[in-house]
Amino acid sequence: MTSDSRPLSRAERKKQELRGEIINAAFDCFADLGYHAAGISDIAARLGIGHGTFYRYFQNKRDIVDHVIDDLVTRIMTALTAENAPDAVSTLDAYRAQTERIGDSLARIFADDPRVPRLLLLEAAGIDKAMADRVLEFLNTATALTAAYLSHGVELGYLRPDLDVENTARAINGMIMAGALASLDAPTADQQRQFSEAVRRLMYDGIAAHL
Amino acid sequence: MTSDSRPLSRAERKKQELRGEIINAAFDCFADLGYHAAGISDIAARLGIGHGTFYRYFQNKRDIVDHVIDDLVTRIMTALTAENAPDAVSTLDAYRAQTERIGDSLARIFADDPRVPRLLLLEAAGIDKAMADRVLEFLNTATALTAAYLSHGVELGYLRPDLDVENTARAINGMIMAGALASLDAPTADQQRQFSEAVRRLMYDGIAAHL
Amino acid sequence: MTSDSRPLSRAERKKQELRGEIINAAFDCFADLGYHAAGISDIAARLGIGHGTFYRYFQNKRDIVDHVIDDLVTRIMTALTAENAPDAVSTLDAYRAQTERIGDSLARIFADDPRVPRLLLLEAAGIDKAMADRVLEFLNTATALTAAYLSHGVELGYLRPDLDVENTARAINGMIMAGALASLDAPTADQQRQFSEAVRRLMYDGIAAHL
Amino acid sequence: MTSDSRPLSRAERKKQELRGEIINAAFDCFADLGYHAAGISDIAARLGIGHGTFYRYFQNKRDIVDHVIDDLVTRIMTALTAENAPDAVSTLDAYRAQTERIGDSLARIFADDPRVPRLLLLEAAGIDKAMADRVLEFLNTATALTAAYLSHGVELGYLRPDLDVENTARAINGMIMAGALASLDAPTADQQRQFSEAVRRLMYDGIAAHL
DNA sequence: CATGAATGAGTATTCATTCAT
DNA sequence: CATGAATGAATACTCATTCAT
Repeated sequence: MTSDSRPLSRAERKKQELRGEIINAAFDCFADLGYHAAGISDIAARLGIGHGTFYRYFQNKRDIVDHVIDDLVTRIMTALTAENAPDAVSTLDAYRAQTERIGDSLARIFADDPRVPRLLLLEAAGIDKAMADRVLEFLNTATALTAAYLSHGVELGYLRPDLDVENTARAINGMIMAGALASLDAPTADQQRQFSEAVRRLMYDGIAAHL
Repeated sequence: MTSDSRPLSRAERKKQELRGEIINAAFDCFADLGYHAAGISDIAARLGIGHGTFYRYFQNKRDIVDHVIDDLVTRIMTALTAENAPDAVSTLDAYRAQTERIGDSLARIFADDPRVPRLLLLEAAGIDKAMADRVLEFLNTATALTAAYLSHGVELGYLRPDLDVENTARAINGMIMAGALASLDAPTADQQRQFSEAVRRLMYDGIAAHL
Repeated sequence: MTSDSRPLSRAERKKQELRGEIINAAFDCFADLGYHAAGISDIAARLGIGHGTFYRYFQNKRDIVDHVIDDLVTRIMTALTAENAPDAVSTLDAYRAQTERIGDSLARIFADDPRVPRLLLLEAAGIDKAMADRVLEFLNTATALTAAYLSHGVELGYLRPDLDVENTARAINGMIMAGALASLDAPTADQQRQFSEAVRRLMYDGIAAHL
Repeated sequence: MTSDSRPLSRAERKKQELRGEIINAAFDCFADLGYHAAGISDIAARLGIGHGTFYRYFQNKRDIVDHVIDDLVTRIMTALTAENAPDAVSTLDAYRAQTERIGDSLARIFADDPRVPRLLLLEAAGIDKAMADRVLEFLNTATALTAAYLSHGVELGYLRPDLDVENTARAINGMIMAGALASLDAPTADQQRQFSEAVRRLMYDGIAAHL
């Protein structure tokens, strides 16, 4: 099975490796300088390769930023879904624990490298109409995922039966975005956790007093 | 009364008028084409003026986008504060009504011209490091404002005494952002209202079932 | 006689006055900033007039610089000729005294306002092919004048009969130029006089020892 | 020996070659059109290269003119010093012969390519304050060199002991400048030689009659 | 396959000049 | 007649992309 992909070994592996390194270098450059200010030569220089080489791995500047964003989106979507399928829980407490795990997971990503939210939420949309659409689409996808969690909860009865699933999901995602943006100024894991907790309190207890 | 400001009349008034028109045209261009894709000539062409004229009113391309953003920020901050001072209410119901008014106000702005949230939330941050900072700063200011509302509520006892005011404010603003972004895809006033309602339900009732 | 030029009086006099002031202001600007760096608005601003007014007095930027240079050339040619006609002297001593007077006269001009030699010798030729020609023409005129002095001396026998009048005149003018340029670095009247003296010693005694 | 500098060979040599050609083309353009009238595209067009290529070799327009002037200055200073060290002679006759050689050398440069003195003496100073300073500095350097020759002569006793070395050197250089400028109108080698001779007669015999 | 020299499309900006007020 | 708002020609410079070596 895997044997027929082996012949590419030596060379092909090197190639894939460099390709990955270019994506990482591009990520660094775009995050540090901004997409428009970063040049192909900056990316190449960071790797010590000729900038002509870049074009052996990617069509053009616009091409690579797509791959960079792909990377980020994948990283985040993985955190959101990994071992936390929407239908994995069946009680409110379990759900709350699940959301906490997801929150922590995201917090770790954002705190680990604030350039991730910076690129995704600040830089990306300014690149292009197309990229702005991609960002919105990503948010919609994330919303759909959140909505799936909520739907499951409504179906199983541990969430309000009259919950406006779609809009609530959107609102929850907005809070996550706010957390991500907050991590740009104060990327403390602690601060992240507190924000996460505040969101959960909001979701489960509301803001009103006695009730 | 107004007579002493009249001397500037004729010419000066025309000048201010054109200045405003340039800001509007620039807003249109940046929203339609994106900051980087929009040229000074696009702005000038839209007004039927020579592009040299532009430079009589603004230092350079970077200069005007600041004014455009100023406009948007002012428009939004006005909506957030006008006749809705943080200390204007003293009961939960009144507060809820107040948040509803504010939400409607924002919804109107976003629905009226979806280019406002598009430029502010998608385009602006990608222009520049400096502009990205301005956007974050704007969000922080908005958060501080929301926090003031919440603080007032905690002090008067109609909001949870253990409310994490700062982070909750941030979370609420995140939801507003999500609403603004949603208005890009579906700028229906109706949809806005529903989202707004979902947020309020979330804030006051939480998402859990029985409770 | 003069009565028929009077009607223009009031207005016309004012006009000529302003015209002169514009020339002076232009001289200042061109000397301070250089012809290319100086703008019409700089000239107008220096006089506190609108820059549109400039065009009521001069065709264009190129036009006025001609007038400015005219001024300088006239000032210098006047010094070179005033009460010092080529045929005014008839002995070597008298000639030497004459050259000394002329030298002093020039030294005074250059020391008074180093911007005169700067504009004429450094700035002017770089403006234009046409202006470069004018500068060369001016030098040629000055050379012709000097040659006239020398011719007179040869004819009257107090200068070498085999003097290469033309080339010697050119050489002498070169020394004057050198003096003018030197005045840019050290515009001391004293230094000017010493240079002047060195030139005269060279002209009359040569540089060799015994002789 | 030269083998270890060879590695740069192929490509590097081509590069240096093109660099030199650009300098020459720039020299042509600046001399023909004047610095301000000449565009980068003129330089590139003259070589049949893309104007972007220019910027691979020089920072900007101002950068290259410095190199062009460097070239000229070097060419002239070389002629002034090559095999003609100030202390190479010890008698008046030998000195006179030396000055003749130097004069011839310069005459050849100026007659060969009148664009050299044109650019250096007419065009350059009008470019910039900085370039005007460079020109003056160049003249000062040349003066210092001439002064060294004269000092040597005074010390060895074949030049007047009371010679004002500094100012005489300046005066002599002024005559050279005049010769250079004269070559613009009549770049005949013959005319140059005559001028040169007139200067030497002036320096050694003065202008006065019998004496 | 890596390289980097060559390229030129694209654009912000300046400033002399005009002309309506 | 003075003014300065409007104008647009003119140009230096950048950088993504190509392709010969």
